[in-house]
Amino acid sequence: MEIKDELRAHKLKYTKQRYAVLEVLKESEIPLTINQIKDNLDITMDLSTIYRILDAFEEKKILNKTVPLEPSLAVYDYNRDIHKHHLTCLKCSTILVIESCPLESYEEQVENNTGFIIKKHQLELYGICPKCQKESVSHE
Amino acid sequence: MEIKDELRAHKLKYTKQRYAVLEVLKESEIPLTINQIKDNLDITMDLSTIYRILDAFEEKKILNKTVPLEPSLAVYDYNRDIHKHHLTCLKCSTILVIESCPLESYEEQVENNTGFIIKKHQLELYGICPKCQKESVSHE
DNA sequence: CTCTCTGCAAATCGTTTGCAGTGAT
DNA sequence: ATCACTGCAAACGATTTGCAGAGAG
Repeated sequence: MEIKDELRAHKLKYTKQRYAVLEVLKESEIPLTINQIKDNLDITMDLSTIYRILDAFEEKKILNKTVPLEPSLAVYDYNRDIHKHHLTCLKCSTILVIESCPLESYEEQVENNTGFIIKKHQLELYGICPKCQKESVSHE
Repeated sequence: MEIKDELRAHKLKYTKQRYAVLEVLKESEIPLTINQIKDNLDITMDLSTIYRILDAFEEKKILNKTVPLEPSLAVYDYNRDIHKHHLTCLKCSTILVIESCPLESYEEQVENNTGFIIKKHQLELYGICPKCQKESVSHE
C-alpha cells in the first residue's frame, strides 16, 4: 500500500491511473520520456491523462521534469530527494544520472553578484558514452 | 562589410536573409527567441527560413541554442566565444547572461567516474530578479 | 548555368484544452 | 451526491518538410 499512501500524503485522490504512473516512475532508475512511461504502464491510458498526472506530480514535487537539449524532449524522474543531474549521450541518447553537484557555493556567489535570489538550477552534461566511443572507433 | 566576411569565413553563401539574421543576433546582448528575432529584422521573412538559418548558424557555431525550462522555448545567442550561462527570472522571464562557470574541473572528474567523454554542458539558473523581488513585497 | 536558398503551404510532433461521462470519497 | 478525474477529439504552438521559383557564385 505504499504508493496509495504516498498519493494520500500529497493530497492526491487515489486512482488506478495515478497508481500506475507512480509505480512506473518509482521502478525506473533513469528518467523517462512520456512515451516510455506510457509503454511501461500495465494499463492503457490516454496521453493527455498522463500529461495531467505528470503535471500534478511535478507540482507536488513527486517528480522532476527536465528538458535536455538533444533530443529536446521532456523527461521525468521520481524525486528521491537526492540532488542530481543528467549526463546524456549525444549518440544514443542514453541518460546517466549523476549525484554529485558542484554548484552549492557557486549559487551563493551568483546571488551576491546579481541580486537575484536563486531558486533552482538545471545542469545537463552531454558527451559520448563508453559504448558509443567503441562503436565509432570500429566504424572508422 | 564585417557580417559579409563572417558568413564567407564560415562558408555560408551570402544572402540578405542571412545578413539580416546575423545582424540581429550580433546587436542583441541577450538571447532571443525566434519570434523576437523575427520582430527585430529589418526585412520580413518566413519563419521557416529563419529556422533554417539558425540551424545553419548553430552548426557553424556562430550561435548557441539553449532551451530554458520555463518557459520551455528555445533561445539563440550570438557566440562571442565567451563561455556563459543564463539566469532566468521565474516571474518575468528576463534572462541575464553570466560569464563565470564553475564546471571546468568538475567535468574532468565526471569523465573519470563515468567513462564518458564530455562534449558540452548546459547550466541554467533560475531565480527571482531584484525588480520582481520588490514587486512581490509590495503586493503582500 | 548550376546549385543552393527562400517563401509558401501543408505536415508533423509534443502538448493542451473542452466537454461529457466515470469514478472516488 | 458531489466534485475531481478520465478518455476522446479537437485545438494549439513550435518546428519541419516538399516543392517550385528566385537568387548567388
